[in-house]
Amino acid sequence: MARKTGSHSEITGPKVRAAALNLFAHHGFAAVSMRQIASEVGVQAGALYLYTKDKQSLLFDLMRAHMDELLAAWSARPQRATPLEQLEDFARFHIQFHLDRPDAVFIAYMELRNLSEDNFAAIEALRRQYEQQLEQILEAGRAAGVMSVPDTRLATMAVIAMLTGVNTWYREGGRLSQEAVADIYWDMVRGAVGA
Amino acid sequence: MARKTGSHSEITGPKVRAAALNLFAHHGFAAVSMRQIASEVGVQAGALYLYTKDKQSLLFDLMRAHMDELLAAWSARPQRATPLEQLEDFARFHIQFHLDRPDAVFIAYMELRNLSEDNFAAIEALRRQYEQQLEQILEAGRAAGVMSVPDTRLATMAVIAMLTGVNTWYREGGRLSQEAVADIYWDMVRGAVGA
DNA sequence: CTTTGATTTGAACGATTGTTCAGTTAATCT
DNA sequence: AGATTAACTGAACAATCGTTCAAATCAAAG
Repeated sequence: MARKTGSHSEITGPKVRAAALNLFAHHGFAAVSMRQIASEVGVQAGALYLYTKDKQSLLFDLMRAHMDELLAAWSARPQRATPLEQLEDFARFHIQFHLDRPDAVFIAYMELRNLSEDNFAAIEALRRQYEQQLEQILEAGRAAGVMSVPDTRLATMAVIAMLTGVNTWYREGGRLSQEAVADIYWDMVRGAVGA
Repeated sequence: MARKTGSHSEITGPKVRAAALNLFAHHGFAAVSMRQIASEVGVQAGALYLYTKDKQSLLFDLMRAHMDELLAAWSARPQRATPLEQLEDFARFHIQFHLDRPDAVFIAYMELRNLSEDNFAAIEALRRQYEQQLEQILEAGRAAGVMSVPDTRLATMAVIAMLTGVNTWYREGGRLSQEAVADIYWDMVRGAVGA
């Protein structure tokens, strides 16, 4: 090797992903050109192909990294005892995690149709995996009789949609802190599942 | 006039909008070319410009028509007496209206960033108008003491997100009918607002 | 049948797209 | 200092983009 590892490539690589994440989130995958990404990084378009196979892989890698991180972060949490405690944890975790990375969340929800068939299936599987974390909690709560959930699958989708919706309107420095929002949403989630 | 009104232009015009709606919903505005739309209509790309000023107007007109129709349909409903009845109406109306036009809903939510600044402001104003219909119901319910809503604005966003979320998973001919889904969601909405 | 005007074609415009690659630059090694 | 090679440039590729417009086509009116 003629160059130390940890040189430019380990700086430019993350910069490429960061620029792509930002641009994809704000203008959409199809509306962003490789030259725009390169310009944001401070490099010519050709150089991007040292860090990604093609534009599609760039999108897919961003999405998979986000979903992996989501699942890992949830799994790393200490699991509390009762279904109700677990549900509260899930609600607060989901809001905080998603508010902390609005760009990645936006892409993961909006750019699914720009994935190739295989890539779509892979992301969809990860999403399903996350949804099942919540579904298991609701199922346990139903079995224990502490939640009134006539249809576990529907309740899962309803709760996730409600929580993810925070990203569409929350703005840093707004009227409410993340904690205040989480408090109120947790109340609504609890009510929605009849607990 | 050398040709009867109500001829080709009144057939091709709607076909253009229908094709654009379908293609934009499935592949995204930026990913769809005017030539693809024309091909779907059975016409050359140049002919589209007899029916739309440009691609941007095509998108904007679809969105505005959808939002206008949404507001008109809600206003046309007979208004029931109590806030709780009104909330139930809203929930069932929202689900049915949105499930009936999944393509238009998808576009109205996903393609906002592809609108020009002015067009975005116009659509956003219509959306805000719709949200306020729900917000007024919740505010009335809170004032009457029949709902437990610590923050009306948050509850509005939460309920709408939850209800619109149905579109992401509901499939015609699936496990549940629209009515069954509406029943369950109405229960969850009622619980979420503490009623 | 001829005229009229709505409707559409088909080609062309310049700009931009994702991607490739031979060649240049510069940092690190012996 | 000279050799090595990672990192990047800059130009080029064919394809496609939104849009325009003169010319062709068409159906109805006179």
